Amino acid sequence: MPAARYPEIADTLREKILKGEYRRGDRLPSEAKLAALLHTTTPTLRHALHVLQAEGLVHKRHGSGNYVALPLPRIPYSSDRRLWEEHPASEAKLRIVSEVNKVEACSELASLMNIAPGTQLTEYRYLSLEEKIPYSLVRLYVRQSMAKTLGMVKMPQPSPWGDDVAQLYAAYGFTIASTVERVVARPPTTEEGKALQIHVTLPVLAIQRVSTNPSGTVVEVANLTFRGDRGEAVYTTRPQEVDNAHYFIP
Amino acid sequence: MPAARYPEIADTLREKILKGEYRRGDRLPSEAKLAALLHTTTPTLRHALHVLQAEGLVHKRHGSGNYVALPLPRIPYSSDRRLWEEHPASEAKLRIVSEVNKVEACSELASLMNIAPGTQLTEYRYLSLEEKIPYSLVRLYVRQSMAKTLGMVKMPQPSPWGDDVAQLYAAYGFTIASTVERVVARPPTTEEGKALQIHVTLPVLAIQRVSTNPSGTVVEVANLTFRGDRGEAVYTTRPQEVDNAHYFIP
DNA sequence: GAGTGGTCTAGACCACGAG
DNA sequence: TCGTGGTCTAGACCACTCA
Repeated sequence: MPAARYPEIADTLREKILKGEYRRGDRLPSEAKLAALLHTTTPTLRHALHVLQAEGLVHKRHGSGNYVALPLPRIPYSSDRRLWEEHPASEAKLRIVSEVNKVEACSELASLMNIAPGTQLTEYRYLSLEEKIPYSLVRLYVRQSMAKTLGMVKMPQPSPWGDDVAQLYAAYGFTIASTVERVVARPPTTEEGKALQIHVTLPVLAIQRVSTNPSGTVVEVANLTFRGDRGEAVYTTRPQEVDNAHYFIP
Repeated sequence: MPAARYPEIADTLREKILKGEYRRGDRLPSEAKLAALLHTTTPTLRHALHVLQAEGLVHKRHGSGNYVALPLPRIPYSSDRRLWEEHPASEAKLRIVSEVNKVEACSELASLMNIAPGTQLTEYRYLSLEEKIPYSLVRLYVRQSMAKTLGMVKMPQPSPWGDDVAQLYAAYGFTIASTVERVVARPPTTEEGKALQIHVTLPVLAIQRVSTNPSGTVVEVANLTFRGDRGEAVYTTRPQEVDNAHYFIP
């Protein structure tokens, strides 16, 4: 095959950006001009731009241009609320668009919550943006009975991760015994891609959070989706949970 | 622009695979033939195949063909060893290739471990494969003094995640006070791409695990990298860590 | 309406895998 | 040695953005 040129083209552009030749917020030359400049054609150049986009160095705007977006710091997510509060600065810039819907449980949700498919659920939906660039899409599902108890409350300080709702549980006497989070890296669904403004080939960090009450009933399922270039999940583990007893010591 | 055809082409192929028209392990027709069959051209067909690859439905082998690889179950990673042991079946199939090297600390490692860049470290490297398909690449770094104490021990039951080494610490009296894990979704580096046999545009789940002893010294840094279609990280959180006291209750 | 990015077609050449 | 996938060039058309 022809030697792959897009990596070196990506390297060239990356260097120019990091050197400051193109600066944060600048619009890059059009793809046609850049391609001519670097002695290649648009598909190849686009391949290189794609790599830089995944790194968070380039932000594409259809019809407008490609912009330098020096890698913004990742905004950490943590289910440990105290950790989150150590980063108020990053949170302050986030604009949150929220929405409440009634939806029918899909088969996956139904099996997780141990209910019949099609059962009506209340969906809380949060889209967080930083300076017009989407950061996360959060969808949170609870039983309608619980949603009615909670009411459709406007939170004084909505969280980009929907844990304002989770915190309400305790206040209303719904205690949560355990929370299990499954974290994967995958391409976005069509819906997620549109909301987060990313292409199918860019990764998202997806967390499925399942909260259970002391009697073993699932009270909440949350799907948290982060743009791969902006999101990060942080977990701290306690050493006393580790069991070494049965290890072979040579 | 021309209406995007690759999504529907991907849908068509996905349906055929899930219906069983192409079965697990089967080789798909060559890209040229498939393109003709679906009335498109190779670049477009390849775009569709790429989507299916990210979903774990297709496994590409350069020079050989595209193979149906019905989505294998994700193998969960957890820093909680007990959780890991509940999935011995998935672990049993894994073949682990390990390696021990001496390396110089890069600037990132140096700042994490609070040592001078270039300091010699011992690198434990693990590549896990399931039936020739790579699953994870783990690189684990400890100070040489510690490595000498531990010795270059062949573990009776090596873990695909390098925590066999971590467990040795306790046995030798190195206690670990806390472990912080940062999880991101990103494209692979060139090195990771080769080891995991994936293209730059496919996502990996990357975990950086930093373990600290009671006096605050970082004793281990581990980089865990999973193929996006195979890896999964699971965390369970304890409710008592959550602090609700200062919440506003409307 | 002019310019920009997103996608598609068509054809070529080369690297890898398997017999 | 042959078939396969991986990459590149060249040119076209359409959708989006913004003045």
